[in-house]
Amino acid sequence: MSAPVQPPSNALIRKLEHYTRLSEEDRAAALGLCGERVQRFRAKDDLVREGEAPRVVRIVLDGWACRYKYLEDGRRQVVGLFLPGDICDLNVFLLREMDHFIGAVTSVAVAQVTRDAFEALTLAHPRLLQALWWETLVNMAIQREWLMNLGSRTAFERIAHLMCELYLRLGAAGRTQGLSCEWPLTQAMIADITGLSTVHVNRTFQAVREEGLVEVRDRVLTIRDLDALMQAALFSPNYLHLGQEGRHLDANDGAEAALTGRG
Amino acid sequence: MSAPVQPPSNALIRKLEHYTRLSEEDRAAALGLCGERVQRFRAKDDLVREGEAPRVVRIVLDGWACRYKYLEDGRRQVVGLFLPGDICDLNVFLLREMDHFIGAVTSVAVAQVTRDAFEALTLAHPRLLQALWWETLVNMAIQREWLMNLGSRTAFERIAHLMCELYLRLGAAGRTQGLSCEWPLTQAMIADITGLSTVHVNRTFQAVREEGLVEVRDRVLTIRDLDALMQAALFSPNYLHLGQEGRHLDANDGAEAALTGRG
DNA sequence: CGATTCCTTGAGCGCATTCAACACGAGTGG
DNA sequence: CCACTCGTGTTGAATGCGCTCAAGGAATCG
Repeated sequence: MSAPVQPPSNALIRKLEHYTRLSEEDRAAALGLCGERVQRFRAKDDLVREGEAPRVVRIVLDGWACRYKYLEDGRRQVVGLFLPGDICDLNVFLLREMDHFIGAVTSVAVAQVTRDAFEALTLAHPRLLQALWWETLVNMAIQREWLMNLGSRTAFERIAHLMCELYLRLGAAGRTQGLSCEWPLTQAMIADITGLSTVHVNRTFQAVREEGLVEVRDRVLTIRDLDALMQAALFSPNYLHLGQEGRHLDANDGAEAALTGRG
Repeated sequence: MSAPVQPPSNALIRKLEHYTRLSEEDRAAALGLCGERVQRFRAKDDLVREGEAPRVVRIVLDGWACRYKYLEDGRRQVVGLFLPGDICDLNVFLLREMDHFIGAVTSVAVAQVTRDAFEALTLAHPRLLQALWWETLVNMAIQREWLMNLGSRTAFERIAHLMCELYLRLGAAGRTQGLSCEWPLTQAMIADITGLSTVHVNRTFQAVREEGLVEVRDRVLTIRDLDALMQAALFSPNYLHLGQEGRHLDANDGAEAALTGRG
């Protein structure tokens, strides 16, 4: 666990390659996007505030961020989580003002891509653009699954489901080790994500641990029994669409494309 | 209320023009999209089923549809509503299989646009494509607001909020009359949308009526006091982004573009 | 070492659920 | 025509999941 912080094998690219195999040029272009105006934020700082005019597309390079909103009377709800490799809204700049906040959960590094840079790069790399579209569709699917969580799952299931989802999403970005992943979420944060009170999150989280499904130590989550956890959460990974769904569009650096049988 | 079914002043175009003013050619292109392979479904039929391969982009021309999912044990959750003029996922065909159902709430007419037709038309009409992007971003914002609903609002607020949202969305599509709009949702449906039981929806719905906020007769909702309803719902319309946010990109058929003061 | 943040526990209450029954209208078939 | 079903809306009663309020403990940090 005390491994040096490796220059983190670009999370965006690792994730996009769960959709299709990118060519060298596509990878280079993606890396280019991730190199644009990199900025760091400390935990709890806001990257973007409600009412601001969106000017750039942001890509999370490292650390966790979240979308959140307030009700007038102060109730707070987290409506999305950004993990390394996640993109904060392709094309946001079409909107005049943000309707929510984006805040740093941990300390965070983000690339901020201007509209022009974004359009130039994607125009030159249609396959990359398509992979980014896929990312957007998956994000929408994740939002829908969160609606399932809040609307239909019990407290226990919600928390278990969140663990499954984040573990798999981090895995897709190359940020897991065996059955362990970072777990920087405070219980208050989990409460805002799951729509529960902190007290109830505390008790329910304990229940999940006492069922022997997971362990948490030093901000690291370790899943003891992934199948059991997924079952308890009524978790089905299909909505993450991680199965190389754009294989037939692979860059054919080699000759593999012809072998896929798709297309 | 027994007005003839007027050829319904294309809802998609009316809605998109809340983003930017389209040129005649853009409008023609949009109409072209809406004319592609029109198909009708009866209430409760599925347009798309989970597990299917998405092949076309669907545009709702008339009637209501919904996205929904099941949990393994049968709990059902509606995760989105499609009103006239709404688009069922730009670019879905990038995904290998659907992770949810799309069902007809009322009888519905949809245009089914193939990938090629879609790409050809938008390639030729970049401003239209941009408007469709805006539509997508607004849909994502609506999903987020639904998360607010389920996570943070009380039953009363959820139902009131749903009324506000649908009234304004229908208004943007040109489907309201004064403070009235169609209201085809059964209470069981509202339960699946709001994550409540049908029994509780019934009682809460009554409470909303008894507060004098709304009336429902013959599947028509009439809002008695919009301000009060919005206040009771903690409703803020900003997330619908209906304020001509792309004005500076208007088609300059005439000379208005120069007058907007934006850009 | 004090301050702050985070986690934990207890007790009581309440919003929403479940179960069960009934009313009503539309549609169907005998 | 009536009997029947089915979908929808309505109501009552009992239970419970999750909330609020309150306080104390543990960990982290300047």
